[in-house]
Amino acid sequence: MPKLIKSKEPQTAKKQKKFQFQSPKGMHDILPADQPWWDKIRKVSRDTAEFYNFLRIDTPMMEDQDLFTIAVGTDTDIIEKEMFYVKSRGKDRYALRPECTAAIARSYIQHGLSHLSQPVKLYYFGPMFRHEQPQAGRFRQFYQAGFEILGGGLDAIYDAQAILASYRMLEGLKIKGLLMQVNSIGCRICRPHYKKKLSDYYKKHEKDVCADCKRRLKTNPLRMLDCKNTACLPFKEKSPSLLDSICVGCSAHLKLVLEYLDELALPYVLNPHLVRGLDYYSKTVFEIFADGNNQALASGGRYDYLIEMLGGRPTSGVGSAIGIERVVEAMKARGIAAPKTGKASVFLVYIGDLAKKKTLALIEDFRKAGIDVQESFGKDLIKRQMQLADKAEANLALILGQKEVYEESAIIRDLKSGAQETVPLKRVIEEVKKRLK
RNA sequence: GUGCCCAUGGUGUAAUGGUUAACACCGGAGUUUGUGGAACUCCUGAUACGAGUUCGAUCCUCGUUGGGCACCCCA
Repeated sequence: MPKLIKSKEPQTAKKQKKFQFQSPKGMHDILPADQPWWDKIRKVSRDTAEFYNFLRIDTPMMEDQDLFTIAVGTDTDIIEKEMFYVKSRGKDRYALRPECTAAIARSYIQHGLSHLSQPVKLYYFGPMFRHEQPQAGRFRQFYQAGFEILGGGLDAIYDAQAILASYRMLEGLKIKGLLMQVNSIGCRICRPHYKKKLSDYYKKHEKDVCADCKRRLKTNPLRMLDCKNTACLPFKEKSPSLLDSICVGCSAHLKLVLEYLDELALPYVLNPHLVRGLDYYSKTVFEIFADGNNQALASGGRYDYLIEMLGGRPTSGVGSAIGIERVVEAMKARGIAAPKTGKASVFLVYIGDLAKKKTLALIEDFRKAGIDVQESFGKDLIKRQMQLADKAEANLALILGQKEVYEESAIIRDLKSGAQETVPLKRVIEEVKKRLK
């Protein structure tokens, strides 16, 4: 009767198939094994921010969806196909943040940060969400660190500082071979002129360019500059140059940014084909790559119209964002080991219930003394405890047995040398401290 | 959104249209209950989910979910 065996009723608890939850597509757990890298990155980003006087800001994971639509632009991929809209009770129209600059601009307006001394320099570190097809270096939930400089007028030195902060952060993570590309995409006066010039030029060659570029010609002509299709290359090369087409103001600004970068000795290449996908950018845009990676580890640019677009007074701003997962990948690919905690510690070993009880309390004494301790309650065998002490790479084992409890003493064993000594319990803290030195 | 590849214990790999799905690492227990690193013994634990074809599916087909890569685009 094989058919009966296949019935839905569970034969035994063991045979019953169970539904398994999986993390959402493109969203990953950061497991303990990976945390050292993340800790390192968080630390370096915080140190960099503090040194350059960026103040920490955290904004909500979600915002009014219109905030992003207005800031990022309705015709961008991010808005057209990558936003996570949040379904909730009531009439809220929230979206998970696909990037953080818009939220920071919102916060700047909402909290009147323009009343602080300008410019306001802010940094953030947190998850962003985009509904994309996951692939190398791209996820649906991904972390960004960012440095933003708002207010203080249109000064090219802020462009340089925003770039500097990301660059130094990546350097601080020991990622060698950083390559920076810089460009200017003009302002709202000169960019439309250039766009028109570019479209007019490409319209003449519309039949010869690739299918993507045919589409781009209508939706986003600037992107054609970034096309990698070989069929388009000849046209790309002869296309009107963006740098020749921007106005004197933008051109002077770019020149100044480059001068500051030279002064800082930051290596860069001018890439007249570099364009960005978000509507709010103007003038300076940049991307930082690591040797061998074809995806930007960091990128950003100036956004002089963003705050105005969101209903604030016209205020200039410039910022950069670093893709943390990509940085982790780059570090691993380069064999940059996450630092071991390497803290000297003592492993408490007990024998018998009385000693177990005593050990529990002893941990608190070590805590007060600021000494790291480890234990393995639940493994009563001394041998197992010693094995774990060894595996945990503890420096010392503190062994407490029935005999020691009665004598009010403890054995301190040096796990490297194997030497051990019995000391009075009331002096155990200082003895351990001495040996951990 | 499109295309290609993939899914076997926690991890990395085997195997098969037909009884108990194998190995290594990891994990757990232990080798005469007071001492770690080695060795040995034993143990837990898997065919992602759902449907179809079939006498019979982990294997073949389809769908779902997830993973990988590329395009689009982007950090």
